Amino acid sequence: MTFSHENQPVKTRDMLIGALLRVPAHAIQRRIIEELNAAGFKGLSMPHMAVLRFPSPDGARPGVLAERAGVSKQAMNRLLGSLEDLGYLVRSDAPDEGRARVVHFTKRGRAAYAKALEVLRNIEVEWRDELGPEDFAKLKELLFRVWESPLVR
Amino acid sequence: MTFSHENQPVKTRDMLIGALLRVPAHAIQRRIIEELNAAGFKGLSMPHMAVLRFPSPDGARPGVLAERAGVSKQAMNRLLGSLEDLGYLVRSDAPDEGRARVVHFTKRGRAAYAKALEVLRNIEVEWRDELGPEDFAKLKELLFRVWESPLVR
DNA sequence: AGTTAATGGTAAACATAGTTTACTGAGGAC
DNA sequence: GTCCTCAGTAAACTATGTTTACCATTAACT
Repeated sequence: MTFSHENQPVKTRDMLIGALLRVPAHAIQRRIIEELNAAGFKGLSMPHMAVLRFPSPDGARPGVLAERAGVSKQAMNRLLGSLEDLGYLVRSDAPDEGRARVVHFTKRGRAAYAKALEVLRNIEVEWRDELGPEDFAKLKELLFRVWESPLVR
Repeated sequence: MTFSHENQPVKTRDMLIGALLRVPAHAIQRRIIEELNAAGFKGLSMPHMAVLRFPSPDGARPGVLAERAGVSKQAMNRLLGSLEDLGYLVRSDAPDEGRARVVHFTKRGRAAYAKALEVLRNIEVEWRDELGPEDFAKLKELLFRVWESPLVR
């Protein structure tokens, strides 16, 4: 099977795993943002997705979120400040440790996160329709095995 | 099969396709940058990957690269300027059309791109070893079917 | 030809995002 | 107590990206 890209026929063997993962991953991100904005969750943009993603940031420490996202604590803090200004979350002092802070969703933030999950589930339905149930399940299983492995650490 | 994430056991069914694609895609990007820098291709960072990726930018117009990457022509032009300063490519006037420009790799740029492909192929070998040849081929085939489909357009 | 409109690329102003460096305050080791 | 580490923050700086505006070339139309 081939498809045409700028007049160069491209076959499966030419595609490397990098592009095969990157393109759909980005498409999904963009679509989530789009649909969130369309659903009235204004102000959310790509960088915010470093917070609003799996696993839920609710109850987490800023530093942990920074590490997960692969950015500095300062950068994450500004992102959190932006999301706080937009009304999606609040940072409060951790109950157990005086120097620590904890992130919690506001009602609006929880609703936005739920909407993002809903969009993702819709995307999964579309993929299942396209690939067929068995192949879609197989795809997720294979990706999960990669996730579990030391490959992505 | 489960794994532990911040003391919460997580099963396959909990993982949505967004995270399953995003995490390895990012890991691959970061590793390519790391290994390029380690191999002496200094100055390359994440944003540059919007140019140094499949398909090769060699011979392409700046505007086309901008559209591929999903950024404005101006943003792409600055990225290209940065890569030109670093010695990886040159922009010259298109031979056929006076207003147009064309991007071409320098020798160093071509070497960097080749190195990136080499890293990707090494990653594929690792994944093949982890999943087994059949399952790895199956994974690529499924991702390619997604790529071909209207899902990611 | 001459005028107008569309296109590829560029420049400048502005806003956002990220890193590095440096600081504050709490916790723990001794 | 003192020393050291750790979580978070702040400020300066860099870069990245968008919007707005412009130039030059090409195409379209009369």
